[in-house]
Amino acid sequence: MTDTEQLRELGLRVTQPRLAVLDAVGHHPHADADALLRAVRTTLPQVSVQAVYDVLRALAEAGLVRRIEPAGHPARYERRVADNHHHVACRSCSAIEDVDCTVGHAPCLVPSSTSGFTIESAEVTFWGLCPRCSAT
Amino acid sequence: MTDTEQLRELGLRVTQPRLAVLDAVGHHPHADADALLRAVRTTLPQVSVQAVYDVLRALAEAGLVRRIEPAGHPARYERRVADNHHHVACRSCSAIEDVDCTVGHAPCLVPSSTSGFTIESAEVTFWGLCPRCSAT
DNA sequence: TCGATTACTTGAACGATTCCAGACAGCGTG
DNA sequence: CACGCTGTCTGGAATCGTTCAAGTAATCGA
Repeated sequence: MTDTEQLRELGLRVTQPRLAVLDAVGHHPHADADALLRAVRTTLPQVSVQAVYDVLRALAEAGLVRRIEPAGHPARYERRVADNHHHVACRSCSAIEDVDCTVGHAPCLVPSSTSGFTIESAEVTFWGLCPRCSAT
Repeated sequence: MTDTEQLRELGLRVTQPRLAVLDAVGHHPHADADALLRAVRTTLPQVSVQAVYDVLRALAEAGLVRRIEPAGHPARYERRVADNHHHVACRSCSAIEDVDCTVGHAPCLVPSSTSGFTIESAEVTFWGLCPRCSAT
């Protein structure tokens, strides 16, 4: 399904900035808003900062992209895959990579005692050092 | 061990603001900096905003308190317990509660493929609705 | 107690993100 | 294909939580 079709299907209007942002998120997984802005501007030089934020929010609410907010860093975005993957973040250079859930189908995502909460989702972030940073 | 002894043991100077913040974090688990500031000011009315931030950072670096940063919310603090517990956060009122790790001793905290990263720690946040919010 | 070091105070700055008003565009209808 | 409505984009300014800077005050070791 094309990006255009995906947008239409979710009742979102198809605009150049949206297509460009979708494309940029696809080609730069885990990029932040600023990096995406720069990527988008290589093809659409005139897009505004706010356009990118608006689009990212709209896409995130629609479920087309997933927003990750590593503690202490600006938000990152990735194209959502329906699977249950998590992230490793580098404490030094703040690079982010995907990680599959260890034990098959998300057993770690069902807490034992929920204190009465209705759990909707779980978010797992591993912190450490990326190969390059741990070498130094 | 008293708060004073804990601070001394870690080579930190014992000051009124530090003792007051430690006490406040202990009595208000998962409180943010602003709430802690207000709590501290009930006993030390003159402490500055920055003092609280400085103290919290010092305590966090020393390992006396743990800083949690739920996506989209100001940072919260809790007195560290050496155990491996995680958190449930309410999407509606952003209340936070502790959750014990489901499967005994942190099996969910060892990712299968680490992409070459050296993992130091893992952070798990469950998102959902607290009892009160899910009632409405 | 004295001195050096570290912490605190006041005040201002910062970055990421959002809000606001107005101009503009895509989309469904006729 | 033209029309108008609704939603989007632009540019600027404002916001929040947090941090930086310089000076003063407190704490710890000798």
